[in-house]
Amino acid sequence: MATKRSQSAARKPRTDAQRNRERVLEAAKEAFTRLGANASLDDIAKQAGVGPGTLYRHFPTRDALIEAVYRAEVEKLAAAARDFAEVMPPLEALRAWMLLFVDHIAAKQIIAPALNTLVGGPSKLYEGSRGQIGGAIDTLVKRAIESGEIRKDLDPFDLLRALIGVSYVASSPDWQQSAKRLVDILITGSRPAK
Amino acid sequence: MATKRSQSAARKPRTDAQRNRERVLEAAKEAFTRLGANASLDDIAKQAGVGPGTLYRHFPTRDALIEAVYRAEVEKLAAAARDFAEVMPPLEALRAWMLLFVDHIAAKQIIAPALNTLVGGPSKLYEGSRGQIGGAIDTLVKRAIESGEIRKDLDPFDLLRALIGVSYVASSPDWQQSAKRLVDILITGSRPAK
DNA sequence: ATTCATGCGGAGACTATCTCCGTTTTATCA
DNA sequence: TGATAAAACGGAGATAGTCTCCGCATGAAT
Repeated sequence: MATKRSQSAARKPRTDAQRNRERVLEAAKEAFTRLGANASLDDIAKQAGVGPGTLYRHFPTRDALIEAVYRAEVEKLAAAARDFAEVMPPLEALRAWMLLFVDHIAAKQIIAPALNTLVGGPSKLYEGSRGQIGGAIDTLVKRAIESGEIRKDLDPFDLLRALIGVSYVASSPDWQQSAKRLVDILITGSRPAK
Repeated sequence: MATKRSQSAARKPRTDAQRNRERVLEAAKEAFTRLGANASLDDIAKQAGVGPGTLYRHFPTRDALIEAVYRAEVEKLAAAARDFAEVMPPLEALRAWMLLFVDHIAAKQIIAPALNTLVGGPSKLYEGSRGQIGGAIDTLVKRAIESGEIRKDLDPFDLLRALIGVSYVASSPDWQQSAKRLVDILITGSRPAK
């Protein structure tokens, strides 16, 4: 008896709760895509077919919801860095990754506040906890520094901050082309002095 | 009689209204500095010693208030560009101006949404109405292009967008140094290819 | 089938934005 | 100086969104 109780201490999550959580995430993704990061949370709950209390129970704050909605995209970007590092020369890997970042923002596959929650909050920056995206660019830049293609004193986080910054002004038809030109400027400006 | 009436068609603004408007602007500047761009407008009205209706009458939207509060700072930055252009070589003038921009943000003499209202809105970008700040960087970059110090294909607005972007992530103790390093990267990356 | 813990919905508390109307105040003129 | 008319006022309350909490419902485990 005692053995059985300790084995079943971790009770299986209820299937309705898991289903509701997924429905909220889907509704939120659609709402953020269409209306931006400030879409009404009550409206999202309605679209998901759940009550407001249910939404808040699963995601206590707007930031928590945003983070959850975009976690998969963040992981994709982080994984892409590893993939690029395996098949491309260091500088080209860094460039390709930064351009992929821009494409994700243009396609609204990720939005500025989702990046902010990962890297922009004062406590996170201050503590040096840089999350997966921070780790991704760190690795790519370090690799390019070692290959001699990027100046030794470049702080990868400076580049990341520039990228996240431009995601906040992603509000015009020509934004994507402008952001890609900026990636080129940043890469060129990060080369070693001759 | 008819002559006198046509001369007095434009009635002088009331002194109490002008005074109240100034009080709202002062209270708003202080609140935005202390609490950020989302400070409560009702609280700002209270601090100014006016009713909520009065605040909205003078400034119908939060953006309108922000624009009015920071108009003088925007004009200062625009004027600084002209001043720098008169006393410095083209590339150094551009660099100095971008660093001044960073200093203004660090000192909270201007805030991201104030810049957004001037240059970030889709209609404004789309229409090519670029405001005073846009004009300022336009002039500085064009001058540096003519002197051969900046690549001919650089769009000044790409640099401006990068600057405004980093103003959105101005939330950590080391932000200012990071932004200054970024200015260096942007300038270096904008040089002509050799 | 029963038990118990998890999870639910949504009314209503709370807060900020914003409107609007009766009242007050100021500029102008005679 | 007093009268007039327009400008400007204040703030109660309408509106909308965030968020809580409690009685009820549901699902996992036995």
